[in-house]
Amino acid sequence: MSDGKSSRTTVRTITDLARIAGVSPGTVSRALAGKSLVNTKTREKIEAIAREHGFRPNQMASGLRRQKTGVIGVVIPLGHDTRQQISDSFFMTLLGFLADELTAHGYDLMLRRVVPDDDADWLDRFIGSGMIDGVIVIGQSDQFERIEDVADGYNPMVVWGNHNEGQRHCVVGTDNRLGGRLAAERLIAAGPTRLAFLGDTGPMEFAARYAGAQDVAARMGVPLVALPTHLSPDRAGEEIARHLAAHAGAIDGIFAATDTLASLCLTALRERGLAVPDDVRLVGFDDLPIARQTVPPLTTIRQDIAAGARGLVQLLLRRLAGEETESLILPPQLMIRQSA
Amino acid sequence: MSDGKSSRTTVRTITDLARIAGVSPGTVSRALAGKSLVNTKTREKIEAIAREHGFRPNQMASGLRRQKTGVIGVVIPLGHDTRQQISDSFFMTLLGFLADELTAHGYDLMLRRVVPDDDADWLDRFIGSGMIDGVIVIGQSDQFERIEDVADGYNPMVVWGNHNEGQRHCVVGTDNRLGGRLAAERLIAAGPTRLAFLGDTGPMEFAARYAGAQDVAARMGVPLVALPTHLSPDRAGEEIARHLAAHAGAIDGIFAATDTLASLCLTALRERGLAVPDDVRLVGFDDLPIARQTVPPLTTIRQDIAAGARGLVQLLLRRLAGEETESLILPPQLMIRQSA
DNA sequence: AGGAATCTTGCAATCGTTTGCAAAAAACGT
DNA sequence: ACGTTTTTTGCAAACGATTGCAAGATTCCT
Repeated sequence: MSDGKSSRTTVRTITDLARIAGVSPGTVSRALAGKSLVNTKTREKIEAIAREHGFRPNQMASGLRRQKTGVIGVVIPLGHDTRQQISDSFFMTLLGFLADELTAHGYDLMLRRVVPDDDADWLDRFIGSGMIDGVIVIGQSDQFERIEDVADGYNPMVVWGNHNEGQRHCVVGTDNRLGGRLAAERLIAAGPTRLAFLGDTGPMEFAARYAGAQDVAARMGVPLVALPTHLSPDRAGEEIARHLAAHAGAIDGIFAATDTLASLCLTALRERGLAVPDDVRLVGFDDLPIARQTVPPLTTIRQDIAAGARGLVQLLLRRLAGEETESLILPPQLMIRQSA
Repeated sequence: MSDGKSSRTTVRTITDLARIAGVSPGTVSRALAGKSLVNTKTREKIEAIAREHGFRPNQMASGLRRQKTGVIGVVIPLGHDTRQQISDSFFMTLLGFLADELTAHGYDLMLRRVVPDDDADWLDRFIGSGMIDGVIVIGQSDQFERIEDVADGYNPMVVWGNHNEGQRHCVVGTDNRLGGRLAAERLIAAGPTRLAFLGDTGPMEFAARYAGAQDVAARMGVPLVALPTHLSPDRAGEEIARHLAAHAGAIDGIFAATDTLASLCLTALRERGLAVPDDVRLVGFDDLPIARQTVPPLTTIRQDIAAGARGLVQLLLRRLAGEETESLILPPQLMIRQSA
């Protein structure tokens, strides 16, 4: 019969198809939408023609009319360290899971990376574009307030990040403070008496991890210094080396804000001739695949990224349905390997 | 004056705005589009009102009318190893660069992950949706033919992958065969006399890498065996261990299809008590960030991912402008570190 | 001052689907 | 065979922006 390419008459619109089938456009629309209001026989005929000509209804037109697009926006604000984050292993992994999860629910994913400093209303712009039904913000970065503002007037938004007392936007994220506590406890239990936190304490997730570690350090009477670094591997590498040089011998336990930093730190320690875990103990955060492959393998605080993605999508769907939702705080988990 | 929130009258449409400004919708449209046809004074007034009410024209409606969406589709076909690729470090890094590059040119990015086995016309569906102006396919996977078919009738498409003699679709990618040669040459020059290729030889990129290595091995009279593995770290780890056990002592040079595999291989070698590079030499492929952090750091074949992303976008833009374009083959580069 | 040339604007059709409403057709009951 | 229900269909008005065309305002020139 049809070889799938016999489109002698190009059929681009529902109207073209209607003409061929000898019915009205309305009927075609209903048939293709699978609504029950159309006679089975007619529907089959229409479907056959559609298949033969490889016709698909225009999503733009449909979206315009129905006032919904079937697209979820995913936006990554690059506040602190402009360049780094988009290729950051953690965000990318989360993005992968999000893509899967959204697809599974019939949504498309529109990805946007923005630099809030250059573009103050990055979020309103995305939302107001009319292209997306809802938005997932990956990382609060330094945009907490802006997100809060938007949340007041726009419901279908869920944010990956840290939960703060009394905040108004719906967030999904790991309990970073608890994670920080677990890390510090693990370190201290193993002996170290002079701790350091490695990483930027600006972004709230990291600040919370640091605060968690401080909770424990203070309780146990162990000093904890913060060693600020950028997050991008290129710059962080030497920053870490410099920190290590500056505190030579004065630190025997390090809690790195991410596994990426931990891995760099491992390299830097090796270069200084310090053995892990014997001379210095090290705990990471995230439990990225890389954590299992370092030498020695990293003891780290695991974030369940897949669960996070599922949570984000599920909450967003419920919000799209008009529901109000609570935030979702995921428990971190201490993964004991060999670095601490 | 306006605090940016005083939207007493909600202005969602260009018509609302027109009413407030006391002009016709057409004029508003022209003013906002920055067309020269509107009086400066009127334009400024309109812009002011728009700003005050945070108005943005609906992209769907605009897209429908103008027959272009400002969105580029990026699709990742998961042919071989369904689960793995979306979170694969290489693809994700490429995706990050693509997002940057597209944004820089004013386009949005719509991401779709598809499983061709479940959905034969994944590509036509995406293209036919009317949501995207053009498409970038990341990886040919096992869909070479389907892509060729589509390329005949659809111009604004560029593919990341391997270039095959006489193919009809426009592709951007590294010269994998040359990369394979470089790897094998490096290995052989250092002494090894019994080589292995580690990785799946099914996907064409990998097949080409293997073929390149074979070119050299054959020329030099050195044996080269293929050790097939899956690409996902979870499965590959033990597969590699098994291969190593099976060929104990019979291999002294390994060319891994990707850095990820190389890194796993490093771990497996260590577990068997084999020293790199003394007992076994190892070369990877990609030059992912991880390559610099393994112990020892990986000698590898570098793909310039940023240049790839730039190339993909540039070619696509030219195709969108109606031009026909040639494929772009990027040169791989041998990065000498310590594993070989 | 009168007419030509140039700017600005409004009108209304259009992009391709969806959907409320009402007409037409079919099925049913007595 | 005729009046009622119930199914199927077509009509036409949206959705919100863009744009060719022509009319209305200005400006400019002699």
